[in-house]
Amino acid sequence: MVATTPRNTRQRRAVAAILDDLDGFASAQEIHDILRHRGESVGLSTVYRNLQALVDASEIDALRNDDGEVLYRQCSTGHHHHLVCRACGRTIEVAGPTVERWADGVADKHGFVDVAHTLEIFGTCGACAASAD
Amino acid sequence: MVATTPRNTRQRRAVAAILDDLDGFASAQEIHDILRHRGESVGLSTVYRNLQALVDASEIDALRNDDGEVLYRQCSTGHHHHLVCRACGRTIEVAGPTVERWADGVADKHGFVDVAHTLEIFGTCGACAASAD
DNA sequence: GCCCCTGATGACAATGGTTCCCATGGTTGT
DNA sequence: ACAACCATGGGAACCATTGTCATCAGGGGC
Ligand SMILES: [Zn+2]
Ligand SMILES: [Zn+2]
Ligand SMILES: [Zn+2]
Ligand SMILES: [Zn+2]
Repeated sequence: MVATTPRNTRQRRAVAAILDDLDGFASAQEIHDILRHRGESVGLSTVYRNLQALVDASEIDALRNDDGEVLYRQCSTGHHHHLVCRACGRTIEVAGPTVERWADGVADKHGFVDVAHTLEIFGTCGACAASAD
Repeated sequence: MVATTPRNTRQRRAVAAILDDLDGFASAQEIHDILRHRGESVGLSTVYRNLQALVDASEIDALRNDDGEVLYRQCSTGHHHHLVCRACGRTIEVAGPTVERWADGVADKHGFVDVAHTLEIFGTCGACAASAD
């Protein structure tokens, strides 16, 4: 169970570069398309693998939209939640210390262990709302 | 745009009965299996359709687990969230007025409109934790 | 109760995101 | 440069969910 260092491949660098450039959340397929259009084509399987590896290493965040697609984003470190635009993916990280304590307290009160929570706020950002008139 | 009353079919009654009996969240496929074992077999498509109709009518709640499956449950009315056991589905409804205000405030402050939020707490209930020793 | 219209059903196909498989290629330590 | 051996990618497989459409049955009108 020794932690193996992942290899520094062109594909791994390309995926990381996209995540670095992108501002908001994006799906694996969107990232795959962006790579294709940049001429740095990477196999879809490889995109998925590298994204999963980054999630496992806690280097990026993942969440599911209403359609069940998984979206990825390079976030700041530490526990936080997101305010996400459904149209363009623009994201604002939010911290809610009160919510954290409340969630843990609720679970504890009812004898639940190994507790985690999901909390995301979805909406339409000002720019997308303006362009939708 | 007149609201049409759904027909009172055996299948619709059977699905509703299961939801009435079940305590926690369950997937469409689980409900389909339960119906089969009860001898009240209902087509899988029909299970999905009726569940979707009940969700649209706000008569049941739906949420996604970590695996991306949609789970359904007959809940009390009004806006609330859930503390759900990952192993057995046992569910406790929780209300967090503070969280509601906080989420709306965050979205408003950043100019987001058409806002909704998801908040679920997942864990292992006492019973399941005890039987896993 | 009987008919008829129309919505509901169900077996199967199709969809779509994601994962699996495995032969090939590229990376890294020596 | 060499030789492991991990990573890649193209396609198949997976699996929850949705679509299709011929057939069925609820229930309003009689
Ligand atoms: Zn936007
Ligand atoms: Zn949190
Ligand atoms: Zn449990
Ligand atoms: Zn809420």
